[in-house]
Amino acid sequence: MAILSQTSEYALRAATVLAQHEDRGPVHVAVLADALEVPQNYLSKTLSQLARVGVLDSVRGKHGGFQLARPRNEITLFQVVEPFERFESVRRCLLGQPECNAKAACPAHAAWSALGDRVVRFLRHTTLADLAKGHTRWPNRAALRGNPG
Amino acid sequence: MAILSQTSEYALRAATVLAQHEDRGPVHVAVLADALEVPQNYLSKTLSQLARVGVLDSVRGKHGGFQLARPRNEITLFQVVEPFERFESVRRCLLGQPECNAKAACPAHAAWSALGDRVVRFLRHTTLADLAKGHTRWPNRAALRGNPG
DNA sequence: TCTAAATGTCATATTATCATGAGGTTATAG
DNA sequence: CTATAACCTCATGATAATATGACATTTAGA
Repeated sequence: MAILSQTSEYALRAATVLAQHEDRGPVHVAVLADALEVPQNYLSKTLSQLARVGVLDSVRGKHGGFQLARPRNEITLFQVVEPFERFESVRRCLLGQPECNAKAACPAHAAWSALGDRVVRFLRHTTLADLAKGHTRWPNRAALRGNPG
Repeated sequence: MAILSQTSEYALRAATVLAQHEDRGPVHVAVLADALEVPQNYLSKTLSQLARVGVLDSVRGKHGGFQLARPRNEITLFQVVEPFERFESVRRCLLGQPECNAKAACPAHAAWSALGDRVVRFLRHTTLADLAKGHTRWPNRAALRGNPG
């Protein structure tokens, strides 16, 4: 019961770091992967997908990397996570009833769909700015600064 | 983003039907699988697991099947779903922070852990009786009655 | 006791997710 | 122009969830 996939969490972590580096130029995938302790090639593929949908900019060549494509207060967690999740399935009836809505509700409908809605609403209403402003004890900041090792 | 696994949903659907048949003897897996439109062999394995942990009784031989091991108002959804979920991971930090709790919280901690708690609380506080009492349009009741075809 | 009907168990197939590795493509720096 | 450092793409492997099929085991009833 993880709610979000591993890949989505990687994307969120990376996006949070990029939000903290806003307007300071692109950050190398290698640095991000090291700081977040995430496999580099996998993160590369993940962030490329986010670039393709317009959440990130990718800069190729020397001094390249990834950066936010828009101001951090205009990027919601939902947008970061959307390419890696199938949000239709959150609306699936808990009891598998083919049609389950306010009119033809299974006994769990009201409670269960409220839970799904809460999750989606959180993701839609929270921006990277909200996450970046807080002070995390994570990621590994030494790695971000280019610590040897 | 499915919150619960497919297997858990099968278990919940089957348990709900058994709760509606409380004290009317065991129900064949074949009948359940037909009524719920779930693969029979897979459901068989799933229900056997629930029997092993004491949620269901399995009755072998002719006129066998599965039935609730306890009154339906004493079986929570959590108990039905627990064997198929890893509830530890619901407590995982959204941003992957190794330690994330009230003392050392990531910026998403309060909101995210509240969402996980709500899901768990719903599963712990809702019993099969709650689901059985409501009137679902599901499962296929013709199949439950032994309809030909 | 024999047979049929049911669960129990095991092996295997399928699919999606997660991850790794090699080599191609692009762009900067000198 | 060349070399280097970065992202990009593709191929492949590992793992877990989902699903199927064959056969063994158990039991009721004739």
